[in-house]
Amino acid sequence: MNPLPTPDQPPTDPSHVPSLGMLITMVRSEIVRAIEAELASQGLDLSFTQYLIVKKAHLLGPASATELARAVELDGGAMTRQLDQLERKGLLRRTRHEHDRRALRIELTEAGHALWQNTASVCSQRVMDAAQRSLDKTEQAQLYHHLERVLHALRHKS
Amino acid sequence: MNPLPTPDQPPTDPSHVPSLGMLITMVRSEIVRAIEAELASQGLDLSFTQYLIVKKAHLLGPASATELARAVELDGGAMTRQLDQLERKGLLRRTRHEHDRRALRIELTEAGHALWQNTASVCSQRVMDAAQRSLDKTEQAQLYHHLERVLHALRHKS
DNA sequence: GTTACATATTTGCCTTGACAAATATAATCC
DNA sequence: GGATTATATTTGTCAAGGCAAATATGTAAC
Repeated sequence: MNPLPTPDQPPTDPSHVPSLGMLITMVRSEIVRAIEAELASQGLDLSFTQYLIVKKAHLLGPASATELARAVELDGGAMTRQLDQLERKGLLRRTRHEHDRRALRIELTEAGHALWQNTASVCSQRVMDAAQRSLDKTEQAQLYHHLERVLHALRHKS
Repeated sequence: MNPLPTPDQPPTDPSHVPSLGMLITMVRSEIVRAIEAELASQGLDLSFTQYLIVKKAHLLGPASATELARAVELDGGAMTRQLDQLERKGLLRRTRHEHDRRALRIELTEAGHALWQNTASVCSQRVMDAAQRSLDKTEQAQLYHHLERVLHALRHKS
């Protein structure tokens, strides 16, 4: 009767249109891949997790391992091992907290600060700018605020 | 000179306001956590990855391991092992492809289809509805399309 | 002050996923 | 047809992260 292709199907075939969840997964994994590639292209041997830790250590200043772990959403045990590596690379220092000897005081070394400011921050900026280059400022703000609201809804399921 | 607190600081303290990348990471991990919790609350012993595979197997119908792996963005080796588990749980069947004996024909069993339709799809729907409950239809569409554009920009850095 | 409890870090164990090598089968070139 | 190349799956190896136990230190109750 109708020679047109698939006339009674809705225009979106659910088997190939990603769900919102899948879309978010894909965006995140592209961001991770792109930042790691950008870092590597600058000669930096830094995983995405390590990049996050350096970033937060720079932003927070001296902090405990637990604070850093919360800031980058990483398990405490995993943090210990990442700190081992970053310390071996000479990017940060572990000293005991002055008043609470259970805790550490973690701070970037000069090399760590330099790496962040001269190279790593530029890499991430480049990637995130590229990611958002097709959105104008208003749309970027919308995207951000919508994601904030989604996050809030998920965390307060009431 | 100026007694007001931090008058020359911008209103947002970057050390606590998540970046777009971190926001996306947090949203994704909350979605994963929530869906796994929802599945568990229904008595289903299914990881998020396994949930994705069942979903895609339902959507695609009989498919090869490679097609499924692409659909859920999973490595081929990891797919083999997940298929082992799902087969052991009785949710899917592996048979050889009729014309290409390298490839598999993977399809859900009756139990697999039933699990998806009666339980798992409802779980994910509930979570994704909750996630987006504070966005109206227009905003949901905006969020989706903005993410699509971000993904496209990342994949075509040109 | 001692006991009980809470917190910070480290370590061990386990699962997962990426990557590469191995194997089997197809497709192509000559 | 036989050699070469490409593709599908499986398996081995490794690094990463989650969780729980161990250890050290701090805090509160009594």
